[in-house]
Amino acid sequence: MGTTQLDTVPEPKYWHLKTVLTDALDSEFAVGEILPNERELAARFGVARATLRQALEQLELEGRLQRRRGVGTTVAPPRVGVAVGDTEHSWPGGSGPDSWLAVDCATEAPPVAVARLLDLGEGEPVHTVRRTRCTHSQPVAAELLYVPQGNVPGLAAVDAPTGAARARAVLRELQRLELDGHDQAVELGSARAEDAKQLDRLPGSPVLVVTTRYFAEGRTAAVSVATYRADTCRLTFGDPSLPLLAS
Amino acid sequence: MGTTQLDTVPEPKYWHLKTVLTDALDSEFAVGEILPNERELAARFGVARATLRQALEQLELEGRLQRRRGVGTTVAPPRVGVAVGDTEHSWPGGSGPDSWLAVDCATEAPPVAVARLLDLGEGEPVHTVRRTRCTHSQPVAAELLYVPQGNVPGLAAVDAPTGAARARAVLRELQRLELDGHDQAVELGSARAEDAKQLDRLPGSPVLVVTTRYFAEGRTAAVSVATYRADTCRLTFGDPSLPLLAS
DNA sequence: AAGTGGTCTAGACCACTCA
DNA sequence: GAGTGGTCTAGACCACTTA
Repeated sequence: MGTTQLDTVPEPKYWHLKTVLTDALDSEFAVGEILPNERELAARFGVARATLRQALEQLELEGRLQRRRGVGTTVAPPRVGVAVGDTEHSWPGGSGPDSWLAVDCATEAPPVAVARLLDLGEGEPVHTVRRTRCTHSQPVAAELLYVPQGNVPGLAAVDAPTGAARARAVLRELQRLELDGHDQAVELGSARAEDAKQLDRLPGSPVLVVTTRYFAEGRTAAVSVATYRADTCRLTFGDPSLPLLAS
Repeated sequence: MGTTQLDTVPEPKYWHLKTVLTDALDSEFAVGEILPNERELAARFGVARATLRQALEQLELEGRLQRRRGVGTTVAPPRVGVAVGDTEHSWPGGSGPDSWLAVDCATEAPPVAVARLLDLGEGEPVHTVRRTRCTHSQPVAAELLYVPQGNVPGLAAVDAPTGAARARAVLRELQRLELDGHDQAVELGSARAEDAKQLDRLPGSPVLVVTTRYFAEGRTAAVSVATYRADTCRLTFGDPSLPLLAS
């Protein structure tokens, strides 16, 4: 009798479930379709709801599913490609089919990690501009842009001390600088409360954190910390001269 | 009486736990130190073990903790910066303090997504080279490099049909091509079984998937799909001419 | 008000590491 | 073999959306 490798490697149930569901999504479901609810699915597969949820969580992490409390679980569309490597997509002023929307502005001390990148002493206040990025009219990123006060001197005349008007004023001043180049890093994080609200997600949901340093006039002109929805986004970097990675 | 916003927003327990633990990690623990075990921690905070684990999972996702079955939970070192944007760090031949190690080579049909990027018909076999990337003698990435057979013609003479020798032969042939440029995308994924083993992680653990297209002689010369450990890595992209984002 | 996903509990057993 | 984290169960209640 051919030993058909039965239980040599006892695969976890949720892992096997994930495989089964992935295949089902590929073959039997259309984008946007609603899946049966969790209690029903768990019963159908003969597992506890917590186990089923473990499989669903992974599928959501991989961008295959979208779950919304009070609504249900739907099949997610393919991830959208979001360009982050090109200057024109982040340096203020770039405006295309998808672009940034200034939300607010404050003047306060940045996190120590940001202060270090800006070569500033801890506790020194900077202009902190909050922006939202939308693609296909869906919010994909929440950003905090930190600008040392010395880099935008012409700002005293602006009457609004905070708010979107102030944010736009800071961005306008920034554009007067000639950009030398930039630096980026991507890492995994979890959404803080404010970012989560902006992204229409629950706090703690996985995000891709893109930290960008902008250089101008021989120093670091600004630092941006942008959090992208990890479930819906694929970040693209590329030679703009070359054919685009399919989005 | 000042309404001190008591329970207007009933924060989930695991979320609050995460905050408390984060502060404790910052102030009371050193890198590498072992935390009390999960049952003990849960008892100490007066929550069920599952709830505690939800907090620990998020902290591990954020790279603050490292958990190993049979061993315990330790405080993780800061993430290492791994350069992925520069050609010399991925195009075969680049060798520095951290570099790639050829593991194996097969000739088989790639996933359909890769076939599409290579402009190949579905089912057409390509050279599939598996490599591992190490930094500070720790595995950080597992890569599959797909090379259409037509792009490395001088390969018939190699005796080894598979294995590391064959992999090195393919890479050597690739180096003869002059690279025009490349294209990259980063997204969140979960480690498949083989990658997980290579990265010394459990299957399903979160990874950053970097897809790179290499262009040479007017066409796509190769496609690389590299999965980086999301818990330990920060991927860096940058103008090589500029000061480095602290690693 | 009904139905959904999100949180939480108090247990149990398993796979793994290491002395 | 003792101790760790990983998996799994069968419940309960809550927050949210929609009708």
